[in-house]
Amino acid sequence: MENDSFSQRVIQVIAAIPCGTVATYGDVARLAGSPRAARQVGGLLKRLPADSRLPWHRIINRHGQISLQGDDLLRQRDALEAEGIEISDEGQVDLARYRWQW
DNA sequence: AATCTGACATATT
DNA sequence: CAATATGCCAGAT
Repeated sequence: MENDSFSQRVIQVIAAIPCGTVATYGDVARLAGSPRAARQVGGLLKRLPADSRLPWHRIINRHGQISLQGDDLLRQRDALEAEGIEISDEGQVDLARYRWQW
């Protein structure tokens, strides 16, 4: 299935994102060793098992916005706010402030 | 093996 | 500043 090294690395990276911070798809892809595989990160998360216990909600796009829609969007937003991350009325996160630094 | 798809990013218009 | 086009790379069919 998706037991490839790429998938594993992406999972490791996401698992390492600290509570209260966020990272962009591009960040995760870069840290996973494939700087241009940002789309794959989303592709993986989408088909991730519901019980993976991965902080997938800390992954947003480079505009600081959640790329999901509908129900999932609301859930991710709530999860982020629950960690103390503020989101503007337009659904934007202040990346300069919450982006994971390493 | 070939083609299509997409929870993105960057450059260009 | 917003909209569009193109590149990207791993999965799915």
